[in-house]
Amino acid sequence: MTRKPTIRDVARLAGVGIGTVSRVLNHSSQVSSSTRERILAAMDELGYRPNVVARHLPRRTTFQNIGVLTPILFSYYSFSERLRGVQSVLQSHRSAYELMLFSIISPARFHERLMEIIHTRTIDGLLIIDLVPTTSDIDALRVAGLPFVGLNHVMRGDWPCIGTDNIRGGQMATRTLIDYGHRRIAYLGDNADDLAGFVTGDERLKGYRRALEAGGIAYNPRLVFRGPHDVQTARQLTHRLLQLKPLPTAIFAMSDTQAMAAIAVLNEAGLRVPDDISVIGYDDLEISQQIGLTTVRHHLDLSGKLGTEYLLACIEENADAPVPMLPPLQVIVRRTVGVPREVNINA
Amino acid sequence: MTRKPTIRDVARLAGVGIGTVSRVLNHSSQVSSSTRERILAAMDELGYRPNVVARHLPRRTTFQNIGVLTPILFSYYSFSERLRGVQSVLQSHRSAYELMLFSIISPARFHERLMEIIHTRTIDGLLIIDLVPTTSDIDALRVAGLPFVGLNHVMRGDWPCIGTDNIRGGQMATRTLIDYGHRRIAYLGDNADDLAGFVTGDERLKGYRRALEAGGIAYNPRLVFRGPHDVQTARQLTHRLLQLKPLPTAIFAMSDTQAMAAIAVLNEAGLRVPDDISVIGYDDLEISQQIGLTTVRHHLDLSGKLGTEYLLACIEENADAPVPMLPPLQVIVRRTVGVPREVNINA
DNA sequence: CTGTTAGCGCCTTCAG
DNA sequence: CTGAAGGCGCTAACAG
Repeated sequence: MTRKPTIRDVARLAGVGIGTVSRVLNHSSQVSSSTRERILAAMDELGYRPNVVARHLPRRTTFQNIGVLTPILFSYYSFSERLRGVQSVLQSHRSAYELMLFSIISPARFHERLMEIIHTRTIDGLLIIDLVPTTSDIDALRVAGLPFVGLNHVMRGDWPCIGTDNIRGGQMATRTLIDYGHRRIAYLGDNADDLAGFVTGDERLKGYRRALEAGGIAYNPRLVFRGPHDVQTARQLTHRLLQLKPLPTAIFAMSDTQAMAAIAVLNEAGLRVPDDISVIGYDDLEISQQIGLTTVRHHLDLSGKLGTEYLLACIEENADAPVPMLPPLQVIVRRTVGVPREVNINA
Repeated sequence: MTRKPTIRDVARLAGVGIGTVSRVLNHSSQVSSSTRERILAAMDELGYRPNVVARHLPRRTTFQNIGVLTPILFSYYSFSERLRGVQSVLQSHRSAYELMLFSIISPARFHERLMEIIHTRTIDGLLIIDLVPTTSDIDALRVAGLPFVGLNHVMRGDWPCIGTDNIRGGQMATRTLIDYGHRRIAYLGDNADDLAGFVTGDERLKGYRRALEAGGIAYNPRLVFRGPHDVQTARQLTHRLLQLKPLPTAIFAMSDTQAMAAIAVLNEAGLRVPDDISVIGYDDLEISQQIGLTTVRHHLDLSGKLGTEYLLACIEENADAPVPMLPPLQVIVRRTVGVPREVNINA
C-alpha cells in the first residue's frame, strides 16, 4: 500500500469506525481519551494527513481566500503601498482570510483572466484594482455569485466600487504648476496604446488638458511624453524631453516613480529642480516625503484598507454595504516645484 | 428549489445522464452536438456553475497555487521588487500557478502560521522569504510532502534554500566607508528584540562589527541605532543620532528605505550628504539608482526569479533540482558616500 | 461515547 | 455516443 493513507486506513488500524476518527480530526470532545490516543497513534504510524479538499466538500465551507486582481507591473511601488493596506485589514479581521494575488500583464487578456479566476479559483471575494470590468464581466461575476469591489477611476455605477478621480487629480497637479506661473508644462505618462484598459494615464492626461484650458494655455501634443510604465522608459522619455527648445519649465509626471526618474535625468543633465525646472508627481509614496517630491496624494494605503473592508462587508453581510469614500485628493507641496525660470541648455 | 443547481439538476432538465453533462463540462468530443446544445441550454436556464471544490476530489488534482511566506511589513519596497521577480516567472511558466501571499507580523507566530498553511491551504509549493524554518518546521513540511524553498540568510543546509550572505554584505558596506577614511560610523537597523527570528538586521550588524574590527576600529554600541523597520522609526533614530557629539561621519543603514529616511532627516537638519556626512544603504532598490544612493546590491528581482524557478523545479521534477546561486553581492557606488569631514552642529 | 449510513458534487469506468 | 454505477475522502446525522 503505497498510496496516501485515508481516514479509513486510520480507522482500520485503530480498530474504530471512521466516524470516530473524523471526530478526533475535528477536535470533538465526544471521544474518550483512550481511543483518542489510539487513533492519534495510528495516524502517526501511517503518516496520515487529512485531505484538505475532501474536508470542504461535505462541510460546504469555502477556503476563506480573497483575491486581488491588478496590473502588478504597472507601477509596483504604489501597488505595494496599497497592498499593505489590504494586508493590514486581512490580518486584523476576525475571520482570517488569506490573499491570492492575480496579476495581468496585458489588459487584452483581462476578461479571459477574470473568467478563469471566477471558474477555477476558490475565493470568496475579489478586489479589482486599476481595472474596470465591462458589463459582461460584471454579469459573470454576479452570476457566479462572487462578491467583488473595484478600486479605480470609476466614480459611481451600478456596481460596487471605490472611485478616485484621476481627472481631477491631474487637473490639480497641473493647476498647481500653473499657479506657480508655469505655462510650458510637459506631461510624462504611460502609454495608452499598449495599455488600453488601464485608463489611469489617460484620465490624468485629461485632467492636465483641462487645467491648461482653464488657464488659457494651448494644448501642445509635443509636450506629451508617453511610454510603458517603467523606470527605464521614464528616463528615456525625459532625455527626449530635454531635446525640446525651449525647454518646458515644468513637468507633470503621472506617477511618483516616473517623477523621480525624471528628476534623476534632469539632475544628471545639470538641471536643478526646482530652480531650473519644476516637477510634480502623483501617488505620494512614502518615499516621496523623504525626497521632498511635490505630488498628489490619493491615499494608497487607506484605499487598500477601505477597499478590503468594503469587500469583506459585501461578503459577510451579503447586503449592500455602504460604499466607503476616500478622502479628497490633495496636492502635497514639498520641494520640487518653484517659480518658472527660462533656461536653455540647448543654446 | 432555491439551492444551487448541481450536475444532477442539469441532467434531469436536459433529459440525459449526469455522465453526459460531465462530458460537456470537460469538453469531451464524445458528445453529439445536438445533446450538447440541449445540455448547454439547461445549464444556462438553471444558471448552473460547476462546484470547483467537487471537481478536484475525484480528479485528484491540485489547485495549482504556490505560496509565498514572508514578513511583509518588514520592508515592503524590497519585498515588492522581489515579488516582481516571483510573478514574472509564474506568469511565463507553462503551467499557470497562481500566487498566495502569506504574511506574518510576529515571528513568534511563524511556526503556528506555517502549520496552519500546511494543513488548511491548497498550495503545491511554498517559498519562504527572510524567515528560517526550524528543524521541526522542516520536518512538518516534509511529512506533509509540501515542496518548499527558502530565500534567506542561510547559506547551506540539508534543506533547499538560496542563501544570501548578509554578514558579508554588512561587512562590504562598512568596509566601503572605512576605505573612504571613516572611523566613526553609525549603524541604523531594525530591532532585534521585537523581531527575533528575522535575523537579517543582526547579520548585517555582525558584518558591520567585523569590518570595524578588521579596520582596527573599536566597536561602540552608542553608535548603533535600532528600532522597528519603518520610515517613521528610522527618522526618529536619525534624530537621536544627531544628538551625538561628535557626530558620526558616516551611517550604514541596513536597508535603502532607512537610508533614505536618514538622508531626509540629515538634510532637514542642514547637513549635506555626502559633504557633511556619508550614508550607505542596503538593497539597491530601483529607486536608489534614481536618487544616487550608494548601497549594496543583493539582486532582489533576480532572487525572486531564481527562488520561484527553483521551487517549480522541485515541484515538477520532484527530484533534487540543482540549487541556483545568486550572483555575488556588490557595492554600488553612487553619490552618498564621500571622504569624512568633521562637522559639529552641536557646538 | 461510538459505529453505521448517507451523502457532498463531480469524474470515470463500464456496459450498452 | 450515452446511462448507470461506483467511487474520491470526509462530515454529519442517526441509532445505539
